[in-house]
Amino acid sequence: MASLLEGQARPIRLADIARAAGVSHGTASNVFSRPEIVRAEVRERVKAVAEQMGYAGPDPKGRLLRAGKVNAIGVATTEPLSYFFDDPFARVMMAGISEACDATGAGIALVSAANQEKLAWNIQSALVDGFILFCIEGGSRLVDLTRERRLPFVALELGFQDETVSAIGVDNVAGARLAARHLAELGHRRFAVLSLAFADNRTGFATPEIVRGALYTGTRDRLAGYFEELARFGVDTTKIPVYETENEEKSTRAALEAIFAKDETPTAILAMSDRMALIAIDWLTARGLKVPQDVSIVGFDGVPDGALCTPALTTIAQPITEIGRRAARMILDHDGAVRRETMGVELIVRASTGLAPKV
Amino acid sequence: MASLLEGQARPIRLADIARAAGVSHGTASNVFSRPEIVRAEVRERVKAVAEQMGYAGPDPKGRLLRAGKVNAIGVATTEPLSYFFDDPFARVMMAGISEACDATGAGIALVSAANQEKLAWNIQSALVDGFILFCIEGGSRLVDLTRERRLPFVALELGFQDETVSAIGVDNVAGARLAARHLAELGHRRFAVLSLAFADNRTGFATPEIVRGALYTGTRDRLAGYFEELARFGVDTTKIPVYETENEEKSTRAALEAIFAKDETPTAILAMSDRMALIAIDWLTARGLKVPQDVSIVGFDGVPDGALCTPALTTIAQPITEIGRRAARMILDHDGAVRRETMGVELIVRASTGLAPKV
DNA sequence: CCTATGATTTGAATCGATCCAAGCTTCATT
DNA sequence: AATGAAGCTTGGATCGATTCAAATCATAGG
Repeated sequence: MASLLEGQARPIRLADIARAAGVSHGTASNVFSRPEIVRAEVRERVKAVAEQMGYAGPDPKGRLLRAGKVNAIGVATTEPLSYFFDDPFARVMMAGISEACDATGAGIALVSAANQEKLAWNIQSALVDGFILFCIEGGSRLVDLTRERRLPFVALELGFQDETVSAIGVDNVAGARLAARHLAELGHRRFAVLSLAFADNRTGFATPEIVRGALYTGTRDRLAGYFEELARFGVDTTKIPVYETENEEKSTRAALEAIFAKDETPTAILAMSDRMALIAIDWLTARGLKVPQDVSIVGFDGVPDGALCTPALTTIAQPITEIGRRAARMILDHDGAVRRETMGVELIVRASTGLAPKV
Repeated sequence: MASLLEGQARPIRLADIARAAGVSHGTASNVFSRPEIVRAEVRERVKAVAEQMGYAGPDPKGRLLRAGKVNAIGVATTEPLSYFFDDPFARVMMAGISEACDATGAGIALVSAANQEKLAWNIQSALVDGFILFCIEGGSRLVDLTRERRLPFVALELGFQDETVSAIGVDNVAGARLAARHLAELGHRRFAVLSLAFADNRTGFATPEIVRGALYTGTRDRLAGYFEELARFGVDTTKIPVYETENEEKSTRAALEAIFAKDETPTAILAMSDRMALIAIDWLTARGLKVPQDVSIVGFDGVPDGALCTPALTTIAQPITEIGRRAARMILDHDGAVRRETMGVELIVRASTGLAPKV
């Protein structure tokens, strides 16, 4: 009871215990952090005093300052925190990160914020040894903010021009080519592209200028991959509508509306994310168009949901879990070097693609 | 370049900047934390020096010790970290927690560990202002461990006997009754219960002694609810097989094997979690039994997956997101009081339950 | 009884910031 | 020119621990 009340007033600290037990700070500290070097008798006495005074054990806040290492890695994004638990891609990635962290006993701190200002503050004040950045919308800003902390960090999912930042990505060109070839070989000749953004906060049909000026080279590379391969099949890629969206429901639906409002509608859709592809399947089905009989769709990412929906999604699978694991390892084993890794991707053919409809 | 090299050697701290700029450390601190009270000229000079020396800004480690508050809440479980991203129940809960944290700008630290020893250490050293505990297996141990930290904490999902710990739970008895009544009204008279554990690390058929000695009163209450209601319909509840499982695939399948190995097989299964119910649907279907024509199933929890599977799961829905929000608020607005809240639940009838088969 | 030798313990220094009472400037007012 | 108020700066204290060189204590051997 007494200890409870005192605890309310002001927390007991190690120095209080030391004084009460009649030993020095140093010895009291040793009792908790290296008990084996303290004489048994003293150790028990200090422990007893601590117990009796209701001492909660060495406060990590104090230890931290001295030790320097937090033993946790921060995972940051510009999306709200719930993104980590909602988004299928993020979840698989987090599973990989978790695995690496569990293996070394490191913790995970989720960093995000409702607005930009708070995000900056949260990144500046996050208690972590390094960051993994989910670069979605506003990825470049996130990188800038994080760079200020001068802690190790890895950018994910971003064909980032800047060679000075560590990053793990996938071979976007190769992946896109696989997707395009698959559709072309099924006889498709009329395409549309559901694209990710080429720069922050853009949506709408993309012009060649926009593509050339792309900030996100990942998006640019995927488009380049699509186009290169389709050109080999004699498709006039200048006629293919490319619509930038924000990788969420509303703007993806707007993209589909716009694409299918044109005179010539596509028989095949190349989506730069599974999320968009899944939304597209839904939209098309609701509109009475059959997938894949009327329209084929290929996604990009390889999230588990793609295998479960109807029809199951043909997609370009990234080794998402492995990327997560490696990103975490990069932070945990950080050696000061800038590392840029490119992982391979794989075409997974499922039910959302089929032969092009006979004209 | 120079700044990079020096940064490697030893990080620059505020005192270095102060010295280089010829001001006191107090003023240097103010430049960053309350720039408005520093004369513009001095402020700019200090900022310039900081920039030039490659100062990363006030280190949160130092600030933390002084400020006392971390501005993050810890979410702990005995499961591996990936549990937070895999488990449907946990994910919805985390979404609620995230919402409350986003609203106040607080961060989330995930705490877990591969083994018990590491878990203890991770809880002791987590940099958080309070904990939310996911009390699954080993929940009581988790509570004991956390209590040592003397930080505010809330236990979730645990009909915990101990009235001295804050907790948010649901009305297990009422929920179980709803489930049982629903099945009884459909004409079912032969039941089996897929139960959660009554104490740590138990699986197998539960005897009345085990039930009476239940550590987890949540499990006990659900069973009591089932039995009370079924008794009102004239069912002999002593004959109902109750199999404790660990709420995961393997032991749930073992439970089903055991239950269906008996002479009299059930026409209705009361599952204490959606997870188990979903596994049961899968198991039954694979065995050639039709749900709900041959066997009806009611789950408990109300996770989103239940609505998407085939057949869609009838279940007792908890207000999971709201529980998460409240738990987070309890920590963020902590006032020293012990709070115990019980939330209502709701029967959601979907396709996994139907009329009892004619004998 | 004295002296190594090893085992414990001490106390000051340190980690990196923030806070605050007190002192110093500056400038307007009388 | 003296007075007072307001605005800035200063430097010491503090947050809560860990670390390490030096001091102290035991114990055994000579």
